[in-house]
Amino acid sequence: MPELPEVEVTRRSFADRIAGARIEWVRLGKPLRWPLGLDPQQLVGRRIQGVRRRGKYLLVDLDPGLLLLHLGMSGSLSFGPMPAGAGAHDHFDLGTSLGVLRLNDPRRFGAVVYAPDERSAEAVKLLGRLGVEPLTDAFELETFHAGLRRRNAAVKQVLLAGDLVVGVGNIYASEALFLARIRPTTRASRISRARAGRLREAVREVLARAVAKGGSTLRDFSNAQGEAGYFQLETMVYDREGQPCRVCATPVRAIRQGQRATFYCPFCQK
DNA sequence: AAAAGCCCCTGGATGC
DNA sequence: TGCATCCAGGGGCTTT
Repeated sequence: MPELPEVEVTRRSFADRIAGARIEWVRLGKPLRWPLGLDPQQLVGRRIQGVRRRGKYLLVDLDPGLLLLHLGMSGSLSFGPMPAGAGAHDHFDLGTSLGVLRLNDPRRFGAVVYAPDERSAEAVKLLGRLGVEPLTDAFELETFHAGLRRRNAAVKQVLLAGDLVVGVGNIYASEALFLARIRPTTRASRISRARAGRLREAVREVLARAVAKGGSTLRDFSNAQGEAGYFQLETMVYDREGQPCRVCATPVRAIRQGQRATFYCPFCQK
C-alpha cells in the first residue's frame, strides 16, 4: 500500500485533529518491525505538537521527542473516538485527549520508533539515507541527473531505492516511467539530461495526482478517517498486464525486477 | 560504493 | 472443501 501519496494523505487526514493533544495512555499489540525503544509509560503526559512526513515516514512531534511511524506494506492509521475494542492486527494505540491514534498492520512490516530528536542516532538510522523530497523545490534536475548518471542499475530500481528521491514505491515507479516514456530496464547511467527532466516531471506529476485522488486503495488502504483512495482507477500500466495501453493499445507487459513486478508499454516506453 | 538477494509476516487468490 | 503454492504496496541488512 503506502507510498508517498498514501502516507501524505494519511498525514493530512489527522494532523490538524491531533495537534495539541495530550498523550494519556499507550497500548502495544504484537511486535512490529522494531521495538518502540522506550517504556511506553514515558510517553504519557507529553503533548503532540504536529505531524510531518519524510519520505514514507510520518514524524509525530512530541514535547519532547518524536515518534517515527512507518506503515510498511500493509499498515494503515486511524484517528478518532475510542474504538470499541482492539482487533487482531491493531498493534499500536496512542490514547490522547483528542482521540485514539491506532496502527493496524496485518503483516507487521510497519514500525513505531521513539527518537529523542531528529539528530539522534535512532532517527538518523532511519532517515539518514533518504533522498530528496520529490514535491519540493529541492528536487533539482542537475542533482537528479548527476545522481542517475553514477548508477548502473535499472532506472526503476534506482527510483525504488529511495536514496536519490524518496517516496516512489512500486506502483508509482511504473507509472512515472510510463509518463516519462522511459523503459524501466534502462540503466540509470544512460539516461540523458532531457529524459531525466521528463522523469523528474513525471514523478512529481504522478505523486501529486495520486495525493489529489486520496492515494491508491489496492486492497485495504484508507486514510486516518477511514476513507479510500481512487488513484488505482486511473493507473496507466500498474497491474494491467495484457490489457491495452491507454495510449497506443499495445498490450501492457509485466516483468520482474528485483523480485518486484514492473509494468510497462513496450511501444510507448523506449 | 554499488548492486543483488534475503528476509521479516499475514492473507488473499489460484490451482489441484 | 481442503491444502499447497504464489504473490503482495517496503526496506534494512548481509553478501558479492
